[in-house]
Amino acid sequence: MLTIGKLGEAAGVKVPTIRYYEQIGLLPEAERSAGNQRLNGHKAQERLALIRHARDLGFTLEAIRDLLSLSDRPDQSCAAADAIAKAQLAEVESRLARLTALKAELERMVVQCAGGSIADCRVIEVLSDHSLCATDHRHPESEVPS
Amino acid sequence: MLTIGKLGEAAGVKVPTIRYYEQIGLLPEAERSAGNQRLNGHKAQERLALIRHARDLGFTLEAIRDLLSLSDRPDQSCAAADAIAKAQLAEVESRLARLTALKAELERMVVQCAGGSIADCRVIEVLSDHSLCATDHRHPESEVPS
DNA sequence: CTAATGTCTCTAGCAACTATAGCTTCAAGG
DNA sequence: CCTTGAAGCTATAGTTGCTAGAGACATTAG
Repeated sequence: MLTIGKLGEAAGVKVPTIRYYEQIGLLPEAERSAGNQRLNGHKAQERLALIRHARDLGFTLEAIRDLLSLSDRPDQSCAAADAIAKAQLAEVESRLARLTALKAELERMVVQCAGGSIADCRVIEVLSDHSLCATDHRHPESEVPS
Repeated sequence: MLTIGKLGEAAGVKVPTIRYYEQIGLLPEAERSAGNQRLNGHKAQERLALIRHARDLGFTLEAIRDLLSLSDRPDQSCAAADAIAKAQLAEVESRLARLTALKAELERMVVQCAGGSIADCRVIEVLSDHSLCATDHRHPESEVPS
């Protein structure tokens, strides 16, 4: 049985984050010691590891909630989990494409900056006028972190 | 003089967002009509276009605030604007690198999923055990949108 | 036994909006 | 002139995924 601190250390997750996960129902309510401190067993540890890993891969907590409820029913079909992962992959691919375009545009902007005064600064100028852009980088889909 | 709706349409920004920008001081307080409705001129329109464009390129509102205050003093050096753009470029590059690793891992996960039952689902298995991963995709730096 | 660290709950804050409620104003049609 | 519907107003609360702080209690090392 691990205290919340040890658990966090083991999984690489901060203590308040664990409490937060418990609060929103991603982790089950932990047992308590005589002094009301959380005590976590193996299962919670594995569950937290999965959460952490999926977060690292950019899954939302909602997607993780689904994945966890799937992993709780090992007899069912894998298709749903597969679909969630594929959706995440598509998400990542589209962000990747978008970021690649942004990078190109930012590079153009930075390279063209001759270092004069603001009045003829390419950075400000390009930002002010999208038609100076080479690529169309306008927010095509929803913005999600990471 | 444009109403807030026309302004938003012109810039591709939703009406509440414009009000939000005004509220946090990114846009100046608009003049008002007799009936208390906002009326915006050219200057606000250009300013909003710059904000929108910079947001599309992933700049934070804080960075945009700096860029705007620079563009308000056209006689000053361009160096600060250049620095902001370069920082943004570095940010984008690092996110790009991370996303590339994530993509590889997700692809591996999805490809290996044979479509059986959850019990032998690669997706769940890999998520449960980071050591099954090929790359080290653990959250290296802060997560920022877009 | 004491001091330091760890844990507890609760509340509030971050970015960058978005949504809702309940009201007023405006523009067009009859 | 009047009505109707869209668009505007303010203010507040919600979103995601945490993080930070206050103030009190628990545990552990010396």
